[in-house]
Amino acid sequence: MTGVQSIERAFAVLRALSLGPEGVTNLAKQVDLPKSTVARMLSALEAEGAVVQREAGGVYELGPLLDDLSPAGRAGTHLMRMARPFLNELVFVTNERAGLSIREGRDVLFLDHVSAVNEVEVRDWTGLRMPLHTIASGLVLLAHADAAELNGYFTEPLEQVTEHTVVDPTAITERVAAARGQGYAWTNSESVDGISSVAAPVRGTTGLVEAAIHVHGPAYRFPGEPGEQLVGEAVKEMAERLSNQMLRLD
Amino acid sequence: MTGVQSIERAFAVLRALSLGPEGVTNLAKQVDLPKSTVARMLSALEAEGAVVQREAGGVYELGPLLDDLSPAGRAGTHLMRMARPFLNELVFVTNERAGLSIREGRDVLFLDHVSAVNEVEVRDWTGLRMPLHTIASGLVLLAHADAAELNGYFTEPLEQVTEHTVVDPTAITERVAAARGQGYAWTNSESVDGISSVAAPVRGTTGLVEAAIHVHGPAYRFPGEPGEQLVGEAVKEMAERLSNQMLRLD
DNA sequence: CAGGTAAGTTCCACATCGTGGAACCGTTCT
DNA sequence: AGAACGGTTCCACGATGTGGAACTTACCTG
Repeated sequence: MTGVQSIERAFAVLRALSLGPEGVTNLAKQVDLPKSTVARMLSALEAEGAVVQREAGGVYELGPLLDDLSPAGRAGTHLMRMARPFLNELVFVTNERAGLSIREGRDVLFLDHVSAVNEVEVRDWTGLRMPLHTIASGLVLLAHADAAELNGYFTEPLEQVTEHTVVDPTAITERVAAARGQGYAWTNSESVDGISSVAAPVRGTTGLVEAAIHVHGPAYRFPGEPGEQLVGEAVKEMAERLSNQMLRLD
Repeated sequence: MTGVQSIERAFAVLRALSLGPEGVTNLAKQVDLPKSTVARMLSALEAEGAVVQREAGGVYELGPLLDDLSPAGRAGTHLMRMARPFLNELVFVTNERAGLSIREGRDVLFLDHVSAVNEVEVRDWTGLRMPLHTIASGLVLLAHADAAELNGYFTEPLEQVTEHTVVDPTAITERVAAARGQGYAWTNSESVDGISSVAAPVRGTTGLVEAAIHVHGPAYRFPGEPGEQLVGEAVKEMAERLSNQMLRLD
């Protein structure tokens, strides 16, 4: 099927604007279209809220609709604010690092990351993407996909990120089922060598799972003495408390 | 000027998908268009990266391009990760809260917010928007807009958020000029009663100002004994160190 | 296992919608 | 005052998008 010319042109304009605010004439040069065509694209995009004109007769920039549509942008304005106190509490309780993530296609996208203050040089996971099957957060997000989706996930090659990464569909299906059952999942060195992680699902305002919170730390000391079950249950409980607050807000 | 039908329809589909993943038939019902029309929109949006199909023949969801285009999404994947250690350090040095923000049209959008651990009930600014003229971050972002843009900002009514909000264009222009000169700006109770804030501009990989970092705290104790200049210079220096790292990455 | 149902995909005759050159308007500069 | 530049608007024209219908695939039921 061929494309849709106006959609291609509109997104060319949006991509040009992602480099910084620009006027009609400069945008026309960048996307190699007549000024009247670019003006019409901008007018239509402005009506949608995808661009805004900084002042009448002036430059255009990307608009708020894109934050509303962007999974990372949307989570950033609401879910992150709700989640932050729970992540802080998990850091306090476990003395490890905690984070929030969402699913993006075949990846986990880490939106927020909390460490103890003074860990200034920590490697922050904010903005990282990892394949779903390689990290606890991904397993709990897959646990709440339907069977066709899970099967669909296996139709493309699964990346072997470390030597410990599980890439056998049958084994992953079992782990996903276990995650569904107990409400949390663990991984160890499957995405980052030497790091273990536990995650639990967060329901959004619609009641559907739309994020995960996790705690991770060096495998040599985490989870340590409390054991996987006690720590897993603590993360699960925190995720449920966060989910309840999300549901109460609508 | 009339709109562009295909752009209107494409964004109708994107808005429908922002409620959750959906198939062609359901989307057709939601946007009240024939299945073939919706299929063509989806195919074009998929080619752009604005949507992805979870598996062949299955449901569609919003795609990674939207995070790439979204100002909040883009900052969330790169700038936030770079900024976090600097915010942590500012919290440590000032014993107040620190944050990162970007400009969105006439507003400041707060993307990240760091407090000391254990302040579990803190009111987090992540996701908040405030008009540019009411908060230090906004003044430093306006300080790096050109004169036409600043004049354009004044063509629309300026919101009186608190009784202390400065809404006189001449006075704002002076403050913006001062911010440009000294490299930081202060506000006190202009956006939130009883809160003072100091901000400095952050340059992105292109060398242009694209964000601000700030520290804020209760006005009765912040900035306290070090004084506005010493604290302002500290924030400015942190912003410059962050800017240097951003520039080095490209 | 055959038949029915539903969802996604593809085709193509048709006409509606998007195109882009040109003119216009306002602002800035010399 | 005139030139230059950028944004806006108009409209004759034809290229592109439309949507009904048919097709394909997968799943469910008796």
